Amino acid sequence: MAQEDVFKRIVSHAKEYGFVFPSSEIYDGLGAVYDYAQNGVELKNNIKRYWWEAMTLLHENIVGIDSAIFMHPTIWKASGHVDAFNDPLIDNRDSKKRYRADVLIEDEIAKFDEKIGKEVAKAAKRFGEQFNEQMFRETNPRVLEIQAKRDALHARFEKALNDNDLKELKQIILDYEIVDPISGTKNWTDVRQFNLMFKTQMGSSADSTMDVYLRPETAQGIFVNFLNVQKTGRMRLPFGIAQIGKAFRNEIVARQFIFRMREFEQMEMQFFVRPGDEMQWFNYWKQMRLAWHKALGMGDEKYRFHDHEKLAHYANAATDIEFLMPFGFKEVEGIHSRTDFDLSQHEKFSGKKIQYFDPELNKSYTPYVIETSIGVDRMFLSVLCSSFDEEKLESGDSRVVLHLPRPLAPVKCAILPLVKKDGMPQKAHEIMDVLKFDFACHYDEKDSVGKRYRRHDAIGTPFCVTIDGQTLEDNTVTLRDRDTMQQQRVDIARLHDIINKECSLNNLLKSLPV
RNA sequence: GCGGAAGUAGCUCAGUCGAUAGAGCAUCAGCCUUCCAAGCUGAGGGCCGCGGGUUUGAGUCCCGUCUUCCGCUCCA
Repeated sequence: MAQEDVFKRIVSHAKEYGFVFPSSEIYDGLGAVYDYAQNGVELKNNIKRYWWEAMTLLHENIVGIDSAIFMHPTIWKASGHVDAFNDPLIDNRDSKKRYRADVLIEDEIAKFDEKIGKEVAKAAKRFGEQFNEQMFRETNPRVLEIQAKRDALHARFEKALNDNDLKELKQIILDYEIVDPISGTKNWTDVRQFNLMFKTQMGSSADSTMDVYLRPETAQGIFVNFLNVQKTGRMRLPFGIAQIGKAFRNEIVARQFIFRMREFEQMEMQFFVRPGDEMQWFNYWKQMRLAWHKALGMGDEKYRFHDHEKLAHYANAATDIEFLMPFGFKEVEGIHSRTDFDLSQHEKFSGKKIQYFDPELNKSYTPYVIETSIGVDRMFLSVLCSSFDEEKLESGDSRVVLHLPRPLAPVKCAILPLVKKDGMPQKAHEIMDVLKFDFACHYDEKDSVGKRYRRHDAIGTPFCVTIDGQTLEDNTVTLRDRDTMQQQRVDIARLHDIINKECSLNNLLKSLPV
């Protein structure tokens, strides 16, 4: 309960201090879509850079690409998304349960088969050894009658499915008086198609359009470019392809702020390995990815692995890295051993041979794939949640502070003249003009300095530099630390090194294992 | 989709029996201020979610509708 309140405050803090805005707010908003604001976009970019550089700079066998959101529609048939993401669903108003309409009807067809089966079984018992099942099925009037009904239903069902006629599916359910297995009632809603993929048309003239989808994951853009990258980059197994990009899903229910959005961003890396080596690499990437998260220093106890017991059709091993959000441990990243499913599927659907010639083994094969897939927005949310703190101070005061990992902070250093006169603003700008090439700096001269400190605490700025009268005499400033609120007098010349030591992304990257 | 709650200033909210829309914070201008917010003066900011109805008169009552939030449902 209290945790939910905290989450609410985090959400409103995100809006109030320019991290995340609800989309289209002046038009009453658009469900489950959010915009990143002036501070949010910096934090998000820093997260992406941390990931990108950890992948492409630290691993000489990983390269990046940026594939288009539009892709050939057959790709989604090959990947299985067209089938898996298009279900006709119906709700029962009494049990409040949701069913796949096609499954309900298939069950009904199965009941006819059962009835026939019973008749056959009864007859078999009666006739004993002389029983000719095929003849019985073809001649017995009762069986023929049931069979006719069954076939009629089946034909009608097939036609409705082929025509994608949702009204007809509903009508079948009504006509055959199919009841909810739980409530036993026929109080059904209309059948609705839940297209989890967004569809649009490509081509501007009406007679030459083609249905295309907004990609529901970025991974397929990597798979279909596997050969291109491997050949032009002269890549040898094992190697990886990394990509950051938007993906789109029509979630049935989108809740919990930016945790589940219809438009979201993924950072995915597909690592291609020899068949048989996949478990070794699966475990390697599990450890590597966890280390990447933990290096941010948000607390080792906030992470856990969640191994999948039910595996997707393409996977032979899968785990999630979960992070402790205010609403529980939630998936932030998935690590999957996808076998050769994707490349084989694309080979099948495209008709192009997608194999790798291994010079050491002197033979060709379809590589296996280990995937690491992290949601940028979820990562953003985990950073925001774990950083948010409402501190009680000794003075009895309180302050809201974001203890962001320093290299990720939107602003690294605030430049504050103690008062806006006596040449202090000018001196402050001089300091800023030096630092701004290396760090995101923010100048502020409005209100008392204490108030400005609080404003920067609220957006997670690690350092505040205050210029006072003494600065003009001896070139020293007050450097104030976000977390400890401690101040020290330092020479202007030292500022760069101090800030760099704490805030540089390079130092963070250097702490990672490879 | 079902159930619940809520929509009034950028934010948090008040608004009595139906009678000229308010407060605090925030913003802006100025003054004062030499190191941890909330000093002084002034200003800007509102289709009271939207549509209809009742009424001389509606933020307030009635009906409808939309949106958001919470729970359930769904979710490689």
